[in-house]
Amino acid sequence: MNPTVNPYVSVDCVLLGFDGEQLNVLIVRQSGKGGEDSTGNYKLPGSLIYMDENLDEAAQRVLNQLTGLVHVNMMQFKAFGGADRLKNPSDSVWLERFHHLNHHIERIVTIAYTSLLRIDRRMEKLEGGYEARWIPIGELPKLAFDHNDIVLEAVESVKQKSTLDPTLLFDLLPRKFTAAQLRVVIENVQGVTIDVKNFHKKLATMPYVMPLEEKEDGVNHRAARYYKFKRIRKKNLTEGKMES
Amino acid sequence: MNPTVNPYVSVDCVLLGFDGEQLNVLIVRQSGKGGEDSTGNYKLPGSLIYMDENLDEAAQRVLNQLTGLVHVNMMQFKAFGGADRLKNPSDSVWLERFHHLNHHIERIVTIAYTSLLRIDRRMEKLEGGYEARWIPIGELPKLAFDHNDIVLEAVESVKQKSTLDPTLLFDLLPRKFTAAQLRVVIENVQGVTIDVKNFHKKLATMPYVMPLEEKEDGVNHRAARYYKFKRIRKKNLTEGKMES
DNA sequence: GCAAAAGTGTTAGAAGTACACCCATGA
DNA sequence: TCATGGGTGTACTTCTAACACTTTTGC
Repeated sequence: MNPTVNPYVSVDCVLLGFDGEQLNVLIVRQSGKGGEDSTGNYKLPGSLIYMDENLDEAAQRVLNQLTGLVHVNMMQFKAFGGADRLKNPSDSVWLERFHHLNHHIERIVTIAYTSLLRIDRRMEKLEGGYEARWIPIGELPKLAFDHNDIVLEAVESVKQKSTLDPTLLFDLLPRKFTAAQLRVVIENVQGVTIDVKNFHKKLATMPYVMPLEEKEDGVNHRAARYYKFKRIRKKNLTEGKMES
Repeated sequence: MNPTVNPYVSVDCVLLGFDGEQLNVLIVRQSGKGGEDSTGNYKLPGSLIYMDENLDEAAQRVLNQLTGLVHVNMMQFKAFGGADRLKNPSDSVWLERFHHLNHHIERIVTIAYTSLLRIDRRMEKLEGGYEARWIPIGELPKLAFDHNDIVLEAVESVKQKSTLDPTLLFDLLPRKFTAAQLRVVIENVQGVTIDVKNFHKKLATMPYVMPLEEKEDGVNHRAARYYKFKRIRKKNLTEGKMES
């Protein structure tokens, strides 16, 4: 048994990625789980925390081991602590084996994080050992533990956070992006449809978006202008006018 | 030692109450802590969780033991899991004694909840054993653990949640309230000032606020009309119009 | 009558909504 | 030249902000 593991608390990460069309979630295989078939036994990336490790550090560690990324904005959004989270016995057996624990795990409280990423070449060559896959949020299989619930709440949380601070969504896009890409991201996350003309007007008033001279290349229609995100101080991003 | 206690995970409750002027927090004495003086040794109400208890249940239990209230809207807002949360040795010693644990506690992850209450007669006769007090958020003493941080984040969380769903704030008010009371609550929580006339206009458009015929009584100025909150389905409360 | 808080009208500007049409590009 | 998506103009409605004066009540 790893002496530094805290066997009561874990972190789980809901990595949400945008592929140009829809939101995807990164899931990993429960490696070495018995009775596996080709579609089953997936879970969210996560880990028990170490005894001397902050929660945020543990989440960064999980993400880094999986993707190699560092300094990603991981947002804690909820703790899941139902007493019956491990009600499926194969889940607790798997945990005990995976972490080389020599006592029975009755219960784990997990702290769930979410992070927004763009799915690009780097994301494709994920650390091999984890059998990680991006899956559209609408097509998730049954995951281990209560991980399906966790994904649903993560998406809801991102939806809410991004209405308060729309700049969060820029993490889902490449450094240069078109107006249409940004619009589709917002439509997806917020679950709305947006008038194209009005969106361009709005774009022009966003202080944190800068138009570039550069345009798309090699498309068989009129080339779209690129924009870039300009990070500004955290004040007044929400444009949270009050009821008056 | 109580065999049902989980010695790694706790819940802490930030009970926010409105007294007509400002937001107050409920804090309790760390009973039996050595070296106490009359101003010190306060903390947030909280408890280690029981092994077979959901997090939400634990939070309700803490609130119920303290105030006698049931069915209160407790909102989980963040887990605090810094590895050094118990860096003050007297805090961990107190915990071990209070819970009659016979081993050393190195570290606890706490799940923090917040709840909005009105401060009325029932609140005044709190369960005596806890030495509980309401303190204006601006005048909090140094609390045990990282509880001062937790209070700050609770207030911020309520501020954000209430911009998305203003109906949360009605828990801070009596069943019948005046326009001025509601306005002051919003001004306090959101940290804004609101034009009185414009507020009345807005009030008239809120589908979840109903004017009553009843008016204040026995005040030495013009009597204010009472309003009541009308709970409606959860859809569209935020009036979350999208960027268009 | 006077102190103290409640309540009301109007206007100008900004922001959001709803439409239908023209533009640039590669095939 | 045509199919494909990119980009625009204009009128209308709604929301927001900024103002100062009148009303009711107990003392």
